[in-house]
Amino acid sequence: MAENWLRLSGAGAVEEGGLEEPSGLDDSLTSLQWLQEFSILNAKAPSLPPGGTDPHGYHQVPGSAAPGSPLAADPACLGQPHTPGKPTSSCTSRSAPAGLQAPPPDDVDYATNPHVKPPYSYATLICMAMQASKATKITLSAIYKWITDNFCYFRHADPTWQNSIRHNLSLNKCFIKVPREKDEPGKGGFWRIDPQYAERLLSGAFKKRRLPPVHIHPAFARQTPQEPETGTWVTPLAINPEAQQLLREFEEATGGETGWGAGEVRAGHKRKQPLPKRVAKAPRPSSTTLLSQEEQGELEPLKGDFDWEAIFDAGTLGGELGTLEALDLSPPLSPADRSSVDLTVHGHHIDCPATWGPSTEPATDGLDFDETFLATSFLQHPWDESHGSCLPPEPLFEAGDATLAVDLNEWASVGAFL
DNA sequence: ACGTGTTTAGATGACG
DNA sequence: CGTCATCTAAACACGT
Repeated sequence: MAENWLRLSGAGAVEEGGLEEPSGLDDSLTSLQWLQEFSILNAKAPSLPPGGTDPHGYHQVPGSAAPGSPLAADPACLGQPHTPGKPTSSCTSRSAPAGLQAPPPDDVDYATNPHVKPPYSYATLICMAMQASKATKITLSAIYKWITDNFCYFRHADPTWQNSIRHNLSLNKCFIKVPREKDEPGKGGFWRIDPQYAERLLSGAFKKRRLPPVHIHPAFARQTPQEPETGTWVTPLAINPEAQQLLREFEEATGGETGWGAGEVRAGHKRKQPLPKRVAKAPRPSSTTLLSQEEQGELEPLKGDFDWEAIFDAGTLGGELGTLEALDLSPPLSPADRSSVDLTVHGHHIDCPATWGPSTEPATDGLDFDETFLATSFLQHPWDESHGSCLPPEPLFEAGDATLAVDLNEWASVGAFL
């Protein structure tokens, strides 16, 4: 099985990586494809067509027009508007009785399918973006970028989701704002994950989150998620149960806006006296041009560098936050330092992001990294194909750089929480 | 003006 | 049914 995943996750992202990813692992580690293909609720029998992935691990529809032609399969791209994030969409995600929800598509390619709302909470998405970021901290715009790049749904969605992202960042204790240096130009600060909460997660302090429903956009619901015969977008999905389980666990661990602690704060403070609904404002156009060079860099492919495990080091797992705390309190490492922080997990070399702290131990104990790694594998840059599909607003990365792949390690570690 | 960040509030669904 | 988790909406302050 594991092999499957590995294979599944494929070599993707890493290819150009140049990073130190170890061969075997890297390949398997960065496949967002995995994510894309991941169908939470129903994983049919694993049927990832062998041809499903290109040699690089990217989604590739076998013999088809490229994953890049998702337009064909993307009504949104065809002019069929859809406003995810709007009440309607929200209905799709929450209002629809579970039992009535359209069955989750077997093969949903979130990177190219604009109709299916990713089954991840915003907090999770943020985490993903953070992990995907090569840097240890990430800007809001980079988060937006990553999300839109990796989830077609949000590219077409009403920009209000960005408000939700901000809301999550502010409210969710697990996200820490890192002020921008004085000499650092740009708006806003940076965000990172608070290891403290990670630690709590590790200790199981938080409740598990309910299983995320698969959100299907109404428009899409009417149509079948199945890809057109043209086979334009990919398919396959079907990830084996274990993989799903891992992803699910990750979700649980990452929880949602309150999941990581905010809940403690918010509990009971809601529903006060009703206020007159404010007049709805016309949503502002989202700024998709959000990234500055600096930010783009942040989102650099995750290729193998970040490892939560490292962050939440073994010791942390035990409840000690040693390194984490240090991390939290200490200034970010210089790039140089950063580069010097390396980890090796299961024989695979991993870079440890600076701000995450210099964990030096291969935190493997207690966790099944192989699995977790695999679990994270789905975070691969969707876009390869993206360029065709729902297509990203604009290429922020160069072709070679386009891989917004998330390092499996990152995800792995996330999954490891649980 | 716009992006960012914070905060408040309401709604909905799942769970115990 | 109460609580919790999550999402959505919006007001507002502040910085660029």
